[in-house]
Amino acid sequence: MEQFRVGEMVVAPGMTLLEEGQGSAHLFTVLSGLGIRSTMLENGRRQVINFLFPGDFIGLQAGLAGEMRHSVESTTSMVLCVFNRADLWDLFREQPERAYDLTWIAAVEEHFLGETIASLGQRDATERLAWALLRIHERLSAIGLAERGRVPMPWRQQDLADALGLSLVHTNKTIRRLRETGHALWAGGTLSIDRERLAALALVDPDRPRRRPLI
Amino acid sequence: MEQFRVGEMVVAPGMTLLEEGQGSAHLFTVLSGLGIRSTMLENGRRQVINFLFPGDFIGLQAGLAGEMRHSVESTTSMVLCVFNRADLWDLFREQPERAYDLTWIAAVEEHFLGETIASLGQRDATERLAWALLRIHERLSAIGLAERGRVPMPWRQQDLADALGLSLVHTNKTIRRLRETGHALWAGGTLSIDRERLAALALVDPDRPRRRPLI
DNA sequence: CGTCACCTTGATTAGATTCAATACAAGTGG
DNA sequence: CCACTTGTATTGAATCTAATCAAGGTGACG
Repeated sequence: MEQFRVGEMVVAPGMTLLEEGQGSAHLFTVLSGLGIRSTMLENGRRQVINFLFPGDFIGLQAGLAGEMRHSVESTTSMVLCVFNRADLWDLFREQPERAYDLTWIAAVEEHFLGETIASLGQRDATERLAWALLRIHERLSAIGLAERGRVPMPWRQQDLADALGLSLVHTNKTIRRLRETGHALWAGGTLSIDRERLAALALVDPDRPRRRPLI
Repeated sequence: MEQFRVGEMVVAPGMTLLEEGQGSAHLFTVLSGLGIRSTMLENGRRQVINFLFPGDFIGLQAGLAGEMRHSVESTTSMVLCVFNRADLWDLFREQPERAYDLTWIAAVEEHFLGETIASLGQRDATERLAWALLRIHERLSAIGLAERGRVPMPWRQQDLADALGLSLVHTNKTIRRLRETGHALWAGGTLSIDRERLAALALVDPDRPRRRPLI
């Protein structure tokens, strides 16, 4: 992968890396830090499409040559590995294994978006929150960011609300209930969960691990 | 692509091509006909992830080697081109252009799922229906299935409802309103729309054409 | 002519939004 | 060092959208 790497990029929290509607000559992978990928509707409402974790690939969704249809912003400070979009074709010709991995990543991403669609379409507020917190916790645990069951949770309630299609107020009240019932404790930028019970609430099979490839 | 083609498959309407939870040794492209890709939640509710049109690629989302996490069924009779999943690696090694196209397709798919997420999260029932009907109409028009503005629309209201996260009843009432206001006429398996006004209702920019690649 | 699949419609209820305040902590400038 | 702004979290009350419940209606088909 080395020869396609343009460089490394360090960004401060709260920065916009990619702007909806802009073209971008670069692709990125997240080396560290957490972020958000989102779009705006014409009416100004924001939808968070997914949260970004170390290992995620950014920019492919624009179409392999196209213009961004979503924004990417950093939540914490992030370190990104930068690739040249124009070199992608060379990658496919010269390193089929890497190209294969890339496609794998896109396919897995697509699968996860499908799960998100199922959540937004079929789960109620409590189930959605349970599902999201579980998912985030598992993802962060998988990359080794858990300490005694507690993972960093730097996003705002508003971000969760925008990701799940709920209002901020309702999100807040639902989180409170999850806290009171001991399903999930999210405070001070940190999250810990009662995995079994949260999975039951979220209508998720807790035994099926969600593997993720790395590039 | 010829050398990777295993064969052609013709299926009757209403058949299940791929079952959630089953492994599949094959990948498909839709040559003709329309279908549905969906999942079930643990509580038995169905989510339609997307509708399938000629040109769509099926099976990549399972992960390049994995087990199906969704079902695929035919709505009309369909003709599919069948590929061997095991040959995929050869494709990447021997035909980088084709591999590139494949990745492109996955990326575009992913982009469209992102749009769906935005709809489920941020649009109300009327907007969602408008958006869905517009999208279906444009897609079918793009592949030349429109006749004097009318396209085939073989899905049931229940399918639309499951795709948009709405109840059948509410979907029905909303469609009626769209019909009464002249935004969209869907009857007898055929759909015609007032494109401009429907796009306005759907909060979509009507001038941005949605290109799709073909393999 | 009865059954089945799908569409349609009215009445009622529940879940989520919106509105409106309050609380609290971290900065910032005078 | 304190008043003041700013961003985020919290909570109660009022309202509304969409779900659920419960019947019909229609057309195809054996």
